[in-house]
Amino acid sequence: MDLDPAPRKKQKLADNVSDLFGKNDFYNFELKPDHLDKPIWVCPNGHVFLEAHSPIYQQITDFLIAIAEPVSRPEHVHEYIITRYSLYAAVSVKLDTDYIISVLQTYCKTVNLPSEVIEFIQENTAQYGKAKLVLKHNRYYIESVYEGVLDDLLQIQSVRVAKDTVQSMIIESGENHIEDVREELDRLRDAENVEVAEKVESFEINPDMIEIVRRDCHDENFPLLEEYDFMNDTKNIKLEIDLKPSTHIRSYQEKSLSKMFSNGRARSGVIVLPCGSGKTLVGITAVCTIKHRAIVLCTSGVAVEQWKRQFELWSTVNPANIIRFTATSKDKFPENQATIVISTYSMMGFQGKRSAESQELYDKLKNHEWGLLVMDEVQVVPADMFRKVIFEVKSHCKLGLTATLVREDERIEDLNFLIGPKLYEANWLDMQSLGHIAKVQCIEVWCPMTAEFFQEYLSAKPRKKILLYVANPNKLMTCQYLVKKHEAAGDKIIIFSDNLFVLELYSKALKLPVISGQTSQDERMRILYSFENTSNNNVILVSKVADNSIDLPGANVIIQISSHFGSRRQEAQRLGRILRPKTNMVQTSEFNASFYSLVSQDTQEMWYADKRQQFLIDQGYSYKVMNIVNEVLADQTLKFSNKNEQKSLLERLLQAKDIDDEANEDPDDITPETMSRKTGDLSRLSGQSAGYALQKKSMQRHKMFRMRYKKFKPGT
DNA sequence: AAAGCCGTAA
DNA sequence: GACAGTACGGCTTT
Repeated sequence: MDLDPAPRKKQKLADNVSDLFGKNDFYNFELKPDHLDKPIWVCPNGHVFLEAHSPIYQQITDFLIAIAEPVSRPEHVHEYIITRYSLYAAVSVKLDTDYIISVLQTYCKTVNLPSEVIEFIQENTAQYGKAKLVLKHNRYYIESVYEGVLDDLLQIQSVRVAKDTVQSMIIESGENHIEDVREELDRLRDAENVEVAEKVESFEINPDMIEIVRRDCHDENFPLLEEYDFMNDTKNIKLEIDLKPSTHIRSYQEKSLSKMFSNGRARSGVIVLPCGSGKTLVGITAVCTIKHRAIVLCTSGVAVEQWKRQFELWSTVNPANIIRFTATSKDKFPENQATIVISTYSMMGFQGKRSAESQELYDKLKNHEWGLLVMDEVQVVPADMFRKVIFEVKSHCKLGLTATLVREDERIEDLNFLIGPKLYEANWLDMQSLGHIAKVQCIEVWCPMTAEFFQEYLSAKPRKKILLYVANPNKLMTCQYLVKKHEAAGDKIIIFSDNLFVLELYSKALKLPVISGQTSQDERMRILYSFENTSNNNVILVSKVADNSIDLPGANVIIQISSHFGSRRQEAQRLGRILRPKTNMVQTSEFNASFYSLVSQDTQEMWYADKRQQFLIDQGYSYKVMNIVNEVLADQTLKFSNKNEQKSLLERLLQAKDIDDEANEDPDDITPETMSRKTGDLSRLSGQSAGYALQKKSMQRHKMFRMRYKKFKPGT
């Protein structure tokens, strides 16, 4: 079904509204006489600035969160932007066009709201909610009570195709015919019942095209509203579940859920809460509210176990009704009872041949109609394979949860039509001052390269450059210096290095336990236990395994040695490891946790560090640059302070370089022998001969070789 | 428990 | 500005 996607419409107002003195100079606005009491600025490009010290800060924040997206929220002035998506979200919580405009008008500093903004709001709130996407008897329908809306929608090519292909599907499938007829009668009766109140028109659409239909409707300014009238859903079996009386919901958790459940129905969307602030409980409360079958999707098996435990901890659900569905645990479905299924994105999106047991469970899941789909770490959903699963599972309502709603590609925006609008986003600094998360100071430590390393760095190939700035001896020494200082203060320290070579180097030099991908599960548990529970193990070295879902409540210091390029998500997630409120946390201005990033000065790492920090800066964090190079260099007791040690380290790195070059063979040298050495046993490739696979592999590499030829071809 | 394969991050 | 490249985890099979 290859359809040309409709040209994507602009999601935001143009930035070049004014050309005078740069595009963001709005000098010519007339201020209200009492503008000092008005907390917001509204700019023609849709950006809104809020003074955080205003007495009505809290109310205005609640309003802005509902109608706009936070761009950056440091201490004093918060920036928001009004987008089409944010306006859809606003209308879906029953804020109408006039109300939005009048609130902005009342609280802005200028006499008039920019006309561009007024028009933008009018244009993008007009059609919202006029068409709905509804799930009935495991089939999807588009319906509307407004005349002519369905005809307008059918102007969209993909909608037309989705409608036409579903009809032919019903005719073709001979099986379940009786079932079809019965359901069709049900459907007609339903439609009649509703028709008494309001005329509903609807048509069924091809379930395989939901994604593309939702996207195109969004882009054509007809976003499809998804609402679940869960209290009146009598067709689906109810789930016996409530929160335990002892379970306490925090105010921000309640607030985020109120966005999902206003007017007695559930709507799909995304809730953003910082690491360690109880996202799981928000998901569980949503399940307890809807009280119908639910699926929870996580990124790892460990997370699946955690969700199961949390359900047992906070809710009254019968543990037998919690079904884990992963490679290692496949629980049995109880007869005729609603269940909570907890699984992974990989399991649901798995393309290969499934084991018999897995296939059986999977088919069951696909045949059920689900009340709620909860997506943990929802920022992964736009990935090619993961996004498929959310429409393969038929659910009335979808809730995405995350702390870090960022990706380095453009696809985070897709969540708007894949799931729904962002319903709530907590402010990290507010949560910090309320004591819900620890108060962390972020520090960037600049480590100059040693002369010898810098010399090599300048002429090294890109890959080797990385190794050189990561293994910079001054960085090693700085790390030891900081460890020493914090260990003396009784702190618990996590050292992160993405680079395994350097991880090993530190581990050997400093005699520290290390957890990386290769570490067995037993060994991990042993190290983590001793870190958490004894005082003779206060420092651990970890690779990127510890970015997610390794729980270390005791840790309060992070030292980051190397990281994955400019990943903002990784930086935030690492900070999240020490965000859990400390037991001895006192309400003072003092920091109770520290996050150090060691950066080799004058290398590419400086640029990556800047990029990585952007997400946390937008949340209001500020990085201090710390210069301790003199103290570090003066300390002769540190490993690698001695020139000979540094020299032999450099030699080891350069040797590694030679090995790399050797492995980098010329294209002409590729023979079946060298290929199979690289790719392992090729005979296992299903349905393909080794010869074909070989050719494909070298074709994949072809582009690279061509570039090298170009580069070295003389005289052209 | 290890190996093979695949998908994800960016 | 895409790309290469490395690390990792999940699912299945042996």
